[in-house]
Amino acid sequence: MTRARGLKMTPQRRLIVEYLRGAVNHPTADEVFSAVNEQLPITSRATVYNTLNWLKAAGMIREVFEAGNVRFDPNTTNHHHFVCRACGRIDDVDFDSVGDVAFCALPGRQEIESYDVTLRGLCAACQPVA
Amino acid sequence: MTRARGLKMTPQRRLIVEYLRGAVNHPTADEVFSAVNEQLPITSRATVYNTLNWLKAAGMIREVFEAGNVRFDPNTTNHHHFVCRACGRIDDVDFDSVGDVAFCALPGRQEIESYDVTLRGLCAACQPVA
DNA sequence: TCTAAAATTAGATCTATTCTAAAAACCGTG
DNA sequence: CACGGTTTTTAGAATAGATCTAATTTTAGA
Repeated sequence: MTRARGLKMTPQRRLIVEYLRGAVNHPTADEVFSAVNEQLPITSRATVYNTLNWLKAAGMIREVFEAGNVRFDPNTTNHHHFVCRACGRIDDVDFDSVGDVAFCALPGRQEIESYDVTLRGLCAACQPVA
Repeated sequence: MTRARGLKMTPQRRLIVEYLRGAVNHPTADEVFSAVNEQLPITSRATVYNTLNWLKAAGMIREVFEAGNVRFDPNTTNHHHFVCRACGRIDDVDFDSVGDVAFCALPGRQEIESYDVTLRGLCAACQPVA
């Protein structure tokens, strides 16, 4: 989490970045806002959105969308996701848990730079009791 | 596109379904609204959203999110996506173009029902001229 | 044709996000 | 360590996307 050129470090940004580093789930913008405001009650939504967009543009967080909500993924390592069909929770799936994806040459789109896999199903908590 | 139990067929729904069947891209709700209104100027946004949600719940369309927009995917066959990093366009990628994804047993999440792969890079139109 | 149930409509409402302009903070430099 | 230009923050307004509401209209079966 280094300081980028021309950008200034502020307590607000520091708190947002620290919260994201510690987050194990995938928080929404509003969850980030609430968490940061507990420590620094001044922080406005605009600052949270600005910072999230800045981090996203810098590639330090990912934006994910599941169950109708935009969420942010602070895990910058290459990884995949598991989404529970019932409760909507999103778990990270280690990159190595999924074998390499082999894809044929796609006409006209030579430059495949990255990929990610979304696995869908029922999480442990949502398994039918049977 | 069969009629479901307890649901009535209307001109609005028919037009929306027909538009989606013919759509090669991944339209937003607003694009569906505009297209349908050209033919039936009465159609309200509420009807469009209702119908899209109904189709989504019935598994007849998929919801996708890329480049900050919620879009709908009328392709009900199992397939993947290619997203252009520069212009944001989303192309369907045939299921067979991507090899089977092998994943290890994921502790506590036995029920993996489906998966999809998102490939990212530059589309043909956005290739650097170099 | 009649009728109950369901759908449509316009507009209000709600939620998420961005914009704005003024005040405040950051930090390199003198 | 104060100065000053630039950047950031802030509160609230504005915008956009989606849902809700209550009244009217339509559907489809008898």
